[in-house]
Amino acid sequence: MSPSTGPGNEKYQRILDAAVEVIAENGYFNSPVSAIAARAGVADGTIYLYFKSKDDVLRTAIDNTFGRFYRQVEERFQTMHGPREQLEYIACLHLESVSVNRNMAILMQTEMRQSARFIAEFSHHHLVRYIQVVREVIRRGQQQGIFRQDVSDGVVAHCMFGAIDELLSSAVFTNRDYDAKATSAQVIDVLLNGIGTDRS
Amino acid sequence: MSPSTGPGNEKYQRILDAAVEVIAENGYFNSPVSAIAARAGVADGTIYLYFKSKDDVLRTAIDNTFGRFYRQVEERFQTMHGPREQLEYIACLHLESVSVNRNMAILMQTEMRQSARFIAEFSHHHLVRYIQVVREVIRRGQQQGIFRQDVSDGVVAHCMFGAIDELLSSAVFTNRDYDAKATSAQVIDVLLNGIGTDRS
DNA sequence: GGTTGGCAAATGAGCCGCCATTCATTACAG
DNA sequence: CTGTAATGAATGGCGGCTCATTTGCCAACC
Repeated sequence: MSPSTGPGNEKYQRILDAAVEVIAENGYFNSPVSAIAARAGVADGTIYLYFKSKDDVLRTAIDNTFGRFYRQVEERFQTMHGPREQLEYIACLHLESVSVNRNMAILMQTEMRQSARFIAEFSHHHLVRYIQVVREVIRRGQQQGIFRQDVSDGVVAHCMFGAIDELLSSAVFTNRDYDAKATSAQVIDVLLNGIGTDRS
Repeated sequence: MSPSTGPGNEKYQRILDAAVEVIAENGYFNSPVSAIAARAGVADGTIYLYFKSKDDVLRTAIDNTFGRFYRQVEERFQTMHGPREQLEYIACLHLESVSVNRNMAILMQTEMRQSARFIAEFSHHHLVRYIQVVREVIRRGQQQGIFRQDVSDGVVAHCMFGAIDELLSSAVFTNRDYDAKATSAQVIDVLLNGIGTDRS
C-alpha cells in the first residue's frame, strides 16, 4: 500500500543511519551525498529515490528523533504529575540521548544550531516546543507553590534547557561519558535549590 | 614597521567586519569569499593579501572577540573579588555581547559549534578557558563557604555557561532584545538560590 | 521446466554550477 | 620610473542531482 520507498523500507532506514553517522563525523557541508551513499551501501542515485534532496535526509532524521522524544515525554506525563519529577524526567531523557545514539547527539549539537537557513528554521520549531513544555511544568509548579513565583518561567526554562544542552555538548566534544540519572538529579537540584548557602 | 597588510590597516578591519556581517546572515558555508569582498568594497583577491584563507578570516574575527572578552574579565577581577559579583560580571558581559555586536553574537551562536573541523577545534579551546575561569570562581566561593560544597564545580560552571548561552541564542534567533543587567541578575539569582520554595 | 516480456528498483557516469584561490595585469604613490 | 597595493578574470576541483541504462524479479505462456 505505502510506496515501497517509504519509511517502512529497509534501505530507507539504512540511508538515514548512514547520513547521521557521516554527518556526525564531518559536518553537513563536508559530507557529500556520495559518502552517505557509500556508507549505506547504495548508489548515489538511490538516495534520491527515497528522499527529495540532501536536506530532506537530515531533516527527516532530526524530525524522527524529536518525534520520539516528545512521544516519550507525553506518555510519561500521563502517570507522573509532580512538577519536580517531570522536570527531572525531561532532564534525564535529554541527557540520556548521548548513550541512546551518540552520533545523533553529535549531529544535534553541531548542526542543528547552524545558520544554514533550512536547518535553523525547522529545528527552531522543535526547540520552541521543548521550551514550551518546560515552561508549562514550571508554571504549574508556581501555581502549586512548589516553585518561586518571582522569576520568569521563560528565563528558567531557557536556563534549564541551556544547562543540559551544554553538559551534553561538553560530553560529546570531550568524548567523556557520564551517568545521566545522577547528572540530571544534580542539575535539577541546583535549579531548585541553587548553590548559595544563604537565602538572600 | 608592521607589514602594511597587518592588523593596523584600515582594509584589514573592513574585511573582518564584512566577513562577520555576511557570515552572520548566511552562514560560513553559504558565504562565498566574493560576497565578503563585495561587502568590504574590495576585490576578491585583495582578501588574500590580508589573510591566508577564508578560514583565517573567521578564525581571526573570533579570536579577537574572545581576546577582548578575557581582557575585560581579567581587568575587572583586579578590583572585584567577591565570587558572587564575579559570576554576575561574567554573566552580564556575556549577555551584553548581543548589543555590543549583534552580528558577532549571531556568528558565535551559529557557527562556532559547528563540526567543520577547523572551527570546532580552535573555538573549543576558547570555551574551555571560559569554563575554567568560572570553575575557579566557584571553587573559591566554595572554600569561602559562600557556595555549597556538595555540587561539582564543573557541572555548575557548565550549567551557568549553558544557561546564558541559551538565553543569548534565544534572543538572537527571535530578534528580541533584553536588559542584560536585569537578565544576568536573574540568572545568577536562580543559580545561587534556586527556584524551589523549600530546602530539601 | 524453460522462455519471455514487462516492470519496479537500483545504478553510477556525467552534467552543470559554484566557489576558493591564483596570478598576470593595472593603478598609483613617491 | 619603480615598487607596492589592488584587481578580477581565469582555473581547477568539487559535489548535488539527473537520467539513460542495467539488474532482478515475477507472472504468463509455451
